[in-house]
Amino acid sequence: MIRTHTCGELRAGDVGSEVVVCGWVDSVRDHGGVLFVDVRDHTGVTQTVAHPDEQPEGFAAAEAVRGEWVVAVRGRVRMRPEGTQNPDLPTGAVEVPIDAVEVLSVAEPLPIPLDERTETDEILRLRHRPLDLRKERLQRNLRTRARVSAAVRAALEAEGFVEVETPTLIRSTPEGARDYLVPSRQTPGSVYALPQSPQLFKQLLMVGGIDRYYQIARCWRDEDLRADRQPEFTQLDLEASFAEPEDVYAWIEAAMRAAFEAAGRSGELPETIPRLTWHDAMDLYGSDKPDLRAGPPIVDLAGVFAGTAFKAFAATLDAGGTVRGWRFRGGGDLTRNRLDGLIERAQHLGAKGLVWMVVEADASLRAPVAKFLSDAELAGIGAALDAEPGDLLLLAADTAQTASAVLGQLRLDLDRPAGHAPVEAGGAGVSPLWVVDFPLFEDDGAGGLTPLHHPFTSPHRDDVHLLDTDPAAVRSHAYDFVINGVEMGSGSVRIHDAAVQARMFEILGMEEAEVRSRFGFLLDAFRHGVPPHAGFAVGWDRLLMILCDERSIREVIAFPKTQTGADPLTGAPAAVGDDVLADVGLQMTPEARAVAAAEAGTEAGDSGA
RNA sequence: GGUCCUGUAGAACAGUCUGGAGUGUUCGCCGCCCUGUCAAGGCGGAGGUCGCGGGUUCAAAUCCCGUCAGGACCGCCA
Repeated sequence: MIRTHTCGELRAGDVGSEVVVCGWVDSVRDHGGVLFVDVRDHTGVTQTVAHPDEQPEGFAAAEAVRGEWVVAVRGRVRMRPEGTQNPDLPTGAVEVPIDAVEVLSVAEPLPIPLDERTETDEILRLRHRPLDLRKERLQRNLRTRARVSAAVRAALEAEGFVEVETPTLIRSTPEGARDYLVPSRQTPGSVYALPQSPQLFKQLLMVGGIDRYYQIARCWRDEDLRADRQPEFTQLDLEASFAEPEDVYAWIEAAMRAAFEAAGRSGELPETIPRLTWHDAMDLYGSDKPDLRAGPPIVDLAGVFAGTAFKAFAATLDAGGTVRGWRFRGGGDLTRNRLDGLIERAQHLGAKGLVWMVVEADASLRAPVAKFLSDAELAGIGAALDAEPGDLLLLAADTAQTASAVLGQLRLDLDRPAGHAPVEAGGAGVSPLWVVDFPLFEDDGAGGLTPLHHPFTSPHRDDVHLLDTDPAAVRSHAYDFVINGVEMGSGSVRIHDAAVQARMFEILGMEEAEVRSRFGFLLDAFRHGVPPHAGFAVGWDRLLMILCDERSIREVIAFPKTQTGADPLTGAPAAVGDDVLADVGLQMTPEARAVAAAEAGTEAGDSGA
């Protein structure tokens, strides 16, 4: 053992002990006659000190060390002199006189600062990720992540869930997102795909009698990235036989509580997690992942404007549309410029227009359109939106869907709390909910239907009869868990009835040959005794992002990628030689070759590196 | 595929709107001084292809066009 103690553990009780502490030189404070070297590791900082007359050898050696050198310091722990103890440091009562210091490794000046006050450009942080990882923020996040994973594993094991690994070189099933492809050397011309999720395999595990499966699984989707989307990401995936939605809700809620507790945020989830139907979520918040923290729900005002003389509203209502409104508490002091900006924003979002009203001190409504509205209508608006003086009211007349979508987005623009910090830390806390009863299908934009979730999602038991008459109206047994407007995970009851599954494929317009080719192995397995089963998958990076109060999942991933899917640390993705390609039966097109050459030229000439 | 923001010394920025010598601030780095600091302090110093290319101009970090990189968002993400 090179060290006897970590840098964060020495206390007054250790005085007199001969110790060796190891770590990085956090700071050197040279007073000429007395020299302090703070040694840091992931547990904290210990002050070591040398006087030229008391520790002549240690002083001489310590004078040479610089920031971020890796050192081992040996000495006998002593109390700091009266009046020089540092109550802000856990180790601040003691210090280690430098009897000897061994330089384990020197360090050049760092390309990025490690102090927590400077917000370094993210490309530099990623390029120098090993250094960035030394900082407390990522140390804290990654350790939280490990604790949360362990706690959730324990919680699921306690419920009888069994961790099973599934393959990551799989058959491409061209549904949903684009697959990442891995060419095969042994079968040139054929490719594996990296799984977008373990979906099919976990269903096969149910056929295999595993009964309750879970896995913290890596998934890959070749789509454009966002703050909460990486090309490779992690899911807590689970599936259970003989289970209903209520069972899944209970397991996931238990896992979430375990996760919050492990992150030091127990008690922040409400006793009862609210549930909203998908339909209500779309009406009330214009979103299937509402952030319940951002102001009140949207209110339908069709009743207020029945028979209105205001032509713009009347025309919309006559055409089968509606008028909806949202109240922004205290928004009445927005400048005219801001208000005009809101109208522009609404139009950009697809609204024909936007009506704003400011609630005056006497509760009257000040608005450009007020003169077109009756007193009863104005009073009705104020009552329906629970308006108070100083509020801003926003009204949109459109189809129900568009009106809610536009007001829902403005609601987020204007009133969504930033971040996910606990209430006691001054944040807006967390507000989870279940969104249930998603539609089974959505319009594919070409006159057909496409699964909203995936083609193995069970129709709602009350809507099966609609499959033949009105499939677009069929609800599913699919459900999402949402926290703070972030889709935290989704799941469903799966189809285990061969006839229903066949009908699904039929409605989706999939030929039998195509079905057999893509999913034959699953359907075959289902022919030999498949239990009813249901499952769920939690976006693990997103959950950790919220638990760690981060704005991007990159802050809870050790080695994340940029928005273009690149890793600035290793330079991935990178070209490979023609011989390597030939090995797997591939050849670069002239176009690809030109791009690769341009890239190489850019790297050499552009000082961006 | 699209919209928007950003790019100036090792780092964080100001300077760009309204063109006039690479001007400046903080941190870091190097040297000297300093015996109780803990974001130590004082003095001095080094360090720049203003992302890259082109254009306008007597003159471009600054204006225009293109491009690259990073970020936010829309599309996309069963």
